[in-house]
Amino acid sequence: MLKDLDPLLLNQIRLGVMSLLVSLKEAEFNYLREELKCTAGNLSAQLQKLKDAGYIDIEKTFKNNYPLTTCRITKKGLEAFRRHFEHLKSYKPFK
Amino acid sequence: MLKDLDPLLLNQIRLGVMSLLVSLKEAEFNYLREELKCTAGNLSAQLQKLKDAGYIDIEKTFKNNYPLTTCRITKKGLEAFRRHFEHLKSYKPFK
DNA sequence: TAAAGTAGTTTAAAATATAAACCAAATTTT
DNA sequence: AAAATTTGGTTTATATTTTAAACTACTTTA
Repeated sequence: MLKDLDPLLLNQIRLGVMSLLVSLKEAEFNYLREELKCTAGNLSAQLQKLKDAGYIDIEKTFKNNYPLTTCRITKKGLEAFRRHFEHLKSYKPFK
Repeated sequence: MLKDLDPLLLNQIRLGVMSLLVSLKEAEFNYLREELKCTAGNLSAQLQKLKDAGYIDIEKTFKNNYPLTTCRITKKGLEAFRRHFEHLKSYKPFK
């Protein structure tokens, strides 16, 4: 029960990224950075972890000559996110 | 919004302790340890953090000659827990 | 009374998170 | 057209957190 929570989703920034990507399907690096009010370095590190876990895809392109990093949630990531919340829902205050 | 999540409740063991104490109002150390399937050392450390934050009270007595540690949630802890979940609920999958 | 068990705490190492320093290229200022 | 500044990130070094293992203190059993 309690140990079924996804360790990757017990971090504020990673949880925030996943949450936003669930609704948005796609988000740019600086949008996430601003929305989550975190440093670029921290965001960069956490995105890498989500990518390593196969929870998100990261696409690197250019926009107006500047590098642009775009993130999307994967099927695996979506499932992990839903599972995580199913477990959270089993807590008393939700019943 | 996202940054309103309580850092203390983003740890699995602390979240588990709080969750159990919300329903039980009182729990012994070894009950928590077994329920949460964690080592005693880890539990001891996390309980201390919850106590330092004023989220739980820890009472130390003796039972059958052995030390007995009993935990209860505080008003402050209950409020923090509820607040944390209110914020979680605002995530899309809950809507 | 020696060995094993109970109930935890302390510690030290491993994992994680974070800010600060850095990089490459683009743009703006002087 | 240099020099300085900005953009969009990544890398790294430090600080924090987590965790298992070692330890304390006492009790029970053999």
